[in-house]
Amino acid sequence: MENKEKVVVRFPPSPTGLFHIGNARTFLFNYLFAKQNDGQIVFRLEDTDKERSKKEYANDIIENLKWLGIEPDFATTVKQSERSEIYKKYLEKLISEDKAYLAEERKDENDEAYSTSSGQVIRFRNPNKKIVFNDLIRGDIEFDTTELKDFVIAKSLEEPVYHLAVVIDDFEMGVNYVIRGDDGISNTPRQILIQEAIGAPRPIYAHLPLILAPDKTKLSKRKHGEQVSVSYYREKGYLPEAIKNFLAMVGWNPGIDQEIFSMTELIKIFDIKKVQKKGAIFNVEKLDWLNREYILHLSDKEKFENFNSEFSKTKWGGSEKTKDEVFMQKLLKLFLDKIHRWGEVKELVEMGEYDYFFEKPVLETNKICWKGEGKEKAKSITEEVLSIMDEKDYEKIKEEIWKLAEKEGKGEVLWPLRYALSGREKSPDPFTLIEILGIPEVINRIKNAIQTL
RNA sequence: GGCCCUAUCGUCUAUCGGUUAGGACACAAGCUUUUCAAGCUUGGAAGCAGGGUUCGACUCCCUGUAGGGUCACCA
Repeated sequence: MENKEKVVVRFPPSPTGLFHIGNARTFLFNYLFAKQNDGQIVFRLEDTDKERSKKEYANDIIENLKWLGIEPDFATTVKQSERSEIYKKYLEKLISEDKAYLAEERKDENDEAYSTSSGQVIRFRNPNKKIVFNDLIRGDIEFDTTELKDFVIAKSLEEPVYHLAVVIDDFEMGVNYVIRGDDGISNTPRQILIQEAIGAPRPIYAHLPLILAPDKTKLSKRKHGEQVSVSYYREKGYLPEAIKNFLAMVGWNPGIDQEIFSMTELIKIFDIKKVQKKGAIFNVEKLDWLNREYILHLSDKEKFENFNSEFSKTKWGGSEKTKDEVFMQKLLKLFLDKIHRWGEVKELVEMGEYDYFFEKPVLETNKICWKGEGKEKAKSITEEVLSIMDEKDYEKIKEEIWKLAEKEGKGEVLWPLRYALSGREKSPDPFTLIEILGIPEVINRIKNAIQTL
């Protein structure tokens, strides 16, 4: 084989909003592609829009990139706002070669939106030709650039517009693979025109299908709210590994039945040519399922740490009982049966789902009875259950209660017991409750139920 | 509307001309120590339409239809 050129990809977010989940996927694909080719990933902040670019957004992007554990080569970080000298050089050259020219404002005077702008702009002298470029994912794409007219490439020598800056930067940074969202397809011909004008080689393009909302339109902050940003998923308690795994599988799949992949596996198996052509709907249910799988695969220590940190944020967070590690371990087990993401710990606790572990439940007489009736029966059975509690051994108690349940009917025994302990129509099973509450407290609560009856 | 892209279960997808069209999520039913959750088992669920090409099309071509993207002195 001839010596292959080193792969250089780029991640050029514009810091005009929180790190977008679709952007994260675009970057993930760039990352996988670069890693598997031992390439470089340059990072560039496209902040030429002074009005909308904010430092906090740049920080959000960088922070979440780190959180996700997929990082570009931050050492190469470039900010377009600091490169106006470079763009100016190109602009002057283009003008001197008559490939661009100064023009008076806007041509469509009737467009009021622009009537307030002042001064001159720099327009590109469009050679008006057909451009055909090859896309790794879609094959050849053809455009007639005539309709582009003499488009604006800069507001002034100091203020280049996106297309110009991108082409110059990609060229100067040696980018040879441009992997971006397919909303960039229609930008490609004008960028190619600029490349040709400044004598830059054409990179290889790959346009990724967009991630769509359930309404089948492009995920956007305006339309779909905060769930378009990475930080939202971070706050909801999703694991970065699960998010990456999920994102990798929307719009791409390796053609085998496996669903769960480590980053190492993904880097090995990812194939940009197998990327789907059509947009894919962001399927939160699948993300939830995947995230649960990842939570369950955490080590016991990690689970416990995560759980404790989540639980400390709840209303029972500071309470005395949370200092009891054995108790917390048991509680964790309960939550692990239920949750798909760590954020649910707080959500469930705040909804009062587990209040009965921290305070005595308030009982309603008729609810103690199985199917809501049979007070006398419920009372006698519950008294019998109470006597079983004299046994000191948990296993023995369980066995005896079960014997009673077989004799009297499961619902007749188990329901009142469970309700007496939790005061809820829905809760974990009574044996689990006994184990977590502890026998002395269980005796208290059963007595309380008998009194209520 | 112009230009561009796309089209297999509800969703993500496998199939690179010959398959009972496969898997996963979701859903439904049943089971498991009452309820909830989880788990297990089983099940329902798809080739946009019409023309070609071919012995044979989900697969290739054309047209239509539908959906999406893009049309800035924003990136």
